[in-house]
Amino acid sequence: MGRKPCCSKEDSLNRGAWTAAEDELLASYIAKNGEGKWGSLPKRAGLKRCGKSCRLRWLNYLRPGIKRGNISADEEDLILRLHTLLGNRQLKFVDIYADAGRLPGRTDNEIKNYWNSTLSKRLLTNNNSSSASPAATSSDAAAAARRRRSPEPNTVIVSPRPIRTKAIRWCSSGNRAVQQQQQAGSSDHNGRPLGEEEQAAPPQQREYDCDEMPPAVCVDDLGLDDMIDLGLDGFLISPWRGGGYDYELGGCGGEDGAADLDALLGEDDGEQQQEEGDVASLLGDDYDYLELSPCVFRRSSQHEEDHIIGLVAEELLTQSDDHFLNLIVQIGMEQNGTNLNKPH
DNA sequence: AACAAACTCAACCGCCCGATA
DNA sequence: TTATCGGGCGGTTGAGTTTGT
Repeated sequence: MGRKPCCSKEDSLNRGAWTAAEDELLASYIAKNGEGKWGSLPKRAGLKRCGKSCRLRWLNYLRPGIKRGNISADEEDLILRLHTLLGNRQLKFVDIYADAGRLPGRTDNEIKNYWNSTLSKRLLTNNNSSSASPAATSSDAAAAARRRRSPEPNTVIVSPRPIRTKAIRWCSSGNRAVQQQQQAGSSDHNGRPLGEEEQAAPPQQREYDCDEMPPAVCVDDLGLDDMIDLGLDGFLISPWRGGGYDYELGGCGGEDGAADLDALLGEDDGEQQQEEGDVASLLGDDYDYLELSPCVFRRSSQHEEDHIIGLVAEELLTQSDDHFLNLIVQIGMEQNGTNLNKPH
């Protein structure tokens, strides 16, 4: 038994850089027959290449719509936001954002290379010293310019790994949610406090270190019964203070924890059952986004999870808070038939 | 101009996961 | 339930290029 040896081990196969003739062969074959069946594709296309190599060449270089050239400041900003929000799983979301026109034509490999070669080093530098690197590039300058526009220009606002966040409770009582947000010191993309009490004293704003657990309402304050009582079947919205001004969101709760997922997707496979317990046990011991979301969606397929998080992240990254919160309300109303009071 | 160091990025590799028989 | 297979992810390599001295 054991694994079938990778075709890359075969000596008869070409290695290294692709020639124009090979590119032409591959592109014309896929144009006629479509993608897929990579294992047998080289033989059918007349290529002396490993199937994996063909796939990589197509996806990262030959595929229509590939965008080449320097990463723009906006693209870099989005990469940083995604990585902070999603960790290394960001690469999976590149396609989502490419489809959505946020990172048009950028491949996962390109993003990965850019992250490994440029951004990760810069973040390390930033974390070791708040001053700009002497070898700063134009992108560095752009990032620095963006930081200067932030409310706290001397603070490192981007972390190489996700920052623990404080979860707040958004329930059918809008005022309650706003109060808790303010207690938690939340703000929107521009550093504004959320909610209708904007005229009130703004919450204290601060940045959190990677290993610091911010004080706030934690998800383990909530039991499942609470979650069921929440109009939106227990969505938790956490103000996010790393990686710029993002938010994070997870969903759980209901009598059947997976019901939220089914409702969101408009599907119900009737198989998913969530055991009784408090929210903390559902979400795990920590409340990092990376731990939160897999727990919340652990019973769904990766595709479903990607779909949901993609939808949410889309709003987080591009829309106003009003728009985002309205989206959540809309989801709840449309899918669950709940009648929520908007927080503002 | 020459060399070395640093950087970029296409490509490779090993492992993992889901589907299927 | 288990083995097999296809496909994909994340880490790494190394050739080519750029930058610094």
